[in-house]
Amino acid sequence: MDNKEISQAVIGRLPRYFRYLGELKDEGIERISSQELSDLMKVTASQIRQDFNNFGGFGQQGYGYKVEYLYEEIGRILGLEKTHNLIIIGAGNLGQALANYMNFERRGFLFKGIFDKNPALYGKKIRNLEIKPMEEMESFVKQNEIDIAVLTIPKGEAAGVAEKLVQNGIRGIWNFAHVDLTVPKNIQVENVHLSDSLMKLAYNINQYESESAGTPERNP
Amino acid sequence: MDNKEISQAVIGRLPRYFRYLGELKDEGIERISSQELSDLMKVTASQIRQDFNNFGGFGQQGYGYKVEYLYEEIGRILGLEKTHNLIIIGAGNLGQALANYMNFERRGFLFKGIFDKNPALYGKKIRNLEIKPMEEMESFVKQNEIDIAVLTIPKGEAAGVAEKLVQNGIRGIWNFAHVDLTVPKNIQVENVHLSDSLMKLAYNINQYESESAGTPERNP
DNA sequence: TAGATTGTTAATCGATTAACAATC
DNA sequence: TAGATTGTTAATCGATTAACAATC
Repeated sequence: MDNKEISQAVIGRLPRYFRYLGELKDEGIERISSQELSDLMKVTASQIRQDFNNFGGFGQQGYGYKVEYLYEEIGRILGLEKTHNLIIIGAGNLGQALANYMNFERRGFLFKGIFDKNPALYGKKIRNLEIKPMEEMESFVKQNEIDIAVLTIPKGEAAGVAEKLVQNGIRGIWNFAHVDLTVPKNIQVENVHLSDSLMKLAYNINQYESESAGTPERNP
Repeated sequence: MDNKEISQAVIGRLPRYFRYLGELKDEGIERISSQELSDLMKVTASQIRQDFNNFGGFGQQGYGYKVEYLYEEIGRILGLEKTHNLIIIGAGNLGQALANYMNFERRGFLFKGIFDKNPALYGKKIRNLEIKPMEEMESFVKQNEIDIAVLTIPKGEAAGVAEKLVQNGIRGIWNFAHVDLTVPKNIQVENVHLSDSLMKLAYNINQYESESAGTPERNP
C-alpha cells in the first residue's frame, strides 16, 4: 500500500508546475503538451512526464494534458484542498511580514495566532491577530488544532520552542531561525535560511566575475 | 585556467559548513576531523572531504582540519571578505523586515537604499535608510555601485524592474517575487519562493500522515 | 486511419558513498 | 614509528534524459 516514496527533488518541483498551470488556466488555455510546457518552463519534456507519472497518468496520448485537470491534480497532490492552521512564533519584522502576507490564506494556510516574548508587543494587532505572550503558546496549539508553526525567532531560542511545539502536537515547522532543528521523524521541518541563500548568490556573482575576467566576450 | 565548474549542490552546502565552523570556532575548538563534523552535521564524512577538496586541500592527514583556517577558507570561497552593496525594491512588510535584519551587514552585505512606488512611504526611515521613489532607482544603482538588488515586489512588476536593474549594471538579484525572471546569463538570480517552500512542507506533512495511517508504531 | 503525444523502459549522466593508498 | 585521517580513485546509487512502443 505504501505509495513508493517520491523524491524530494520531484516534490520540490511541484509548486512550480502548479504555478505555471495556474497561470495557463487563468489565460484560458485548455490543453498543453509536455513539449510546450517544457519550452515555457525551461525543463525537459522528459522530466515533466516522469514527474507527473510518479503520481499516475494525468495525460492523454496524442493529445497532451488538460490544463485545468492537471492543475487540480497537482493541487490535490500538494494537499492544497486541505486547510492548515498556523501560528507564528516571533513577532519581529519577519514574523509580522509573513502574518500580513495574504496569499498564503488563499491556499488554505490560515494564520491563527502570533506569539512573542516581548511584553511591549502584547495586544498589538497584525491584521486580525493580536500578538500573544509566549506562555500561551502551548495551550493555544493544543486547543486550536495548530498543525504548522512558523519560527521567526533568534536561533538561540529555536530549539527550546521547537521542543514545546512537538510536545503539543505540531506536525510541521517552517523554520526561519538559522539553526538546524532536531525533531522526531514524524515532524516535518522546512528550512528557509535566508542568509545561506544570500551567500549562495554572492558566491555565484563572484564566481562569474572571476571566471570571465580576461574573457570579455563569452556568450555561448 | 577555468577552475573546474563546481556544482550548485556543493555551493549550496558551503553556507552550512560555514555556519557550523563558525560555531565551533566560537566554542574555542581548534581542530576537527571529517568524521566528527559528519556526526555533528549529519552528512557523510566522505561528502565533507569531497566537498572541501573541490577547492583544494584544507586538511592535514592524520590530524584533520584546523577549524579557524577552514572557516576562513570557506568564507573566502563564498566571497565574504568582499562587501556587496544592496538595494531593496519594494518597501512592503517583507522589504522592511529584510532591511531591518542586521546580520546581513555583518557578512558584508550593505543595504544602501530602499525603493517603493508608493508616495505615502517616501521619506519613511527604515533603520538608516529613507524610502525613495522608484524613479530614482536607476540612477542610484549606477551612482552607488549597487551589485545586488533584493526584489520584494508583486510578481507583476518584477520583470520590468529586473530589466531596468540589468540595464544599470546590477550583478545579482535576490528574488522574492513569485515569478521566474529571465535575465542575461551574466546576471545571477537566487530565488526565495516562500509559498513554494510552504507547499512543500504541507506535502510532507500530508504525506507522512497518509503513509502512517494504520501504522501506529513505526520508529525504525 | 495517420499523426501526435503520452507512459514507460533503457541509457546516460552526475552526485554520493566507499575504499584505500598517501602522508602527516 | 604507529596511528590517524586526509585526499583521491573507484563503486554505487539516484536522478535526468533519451528513445520508443502504446494508444488516443
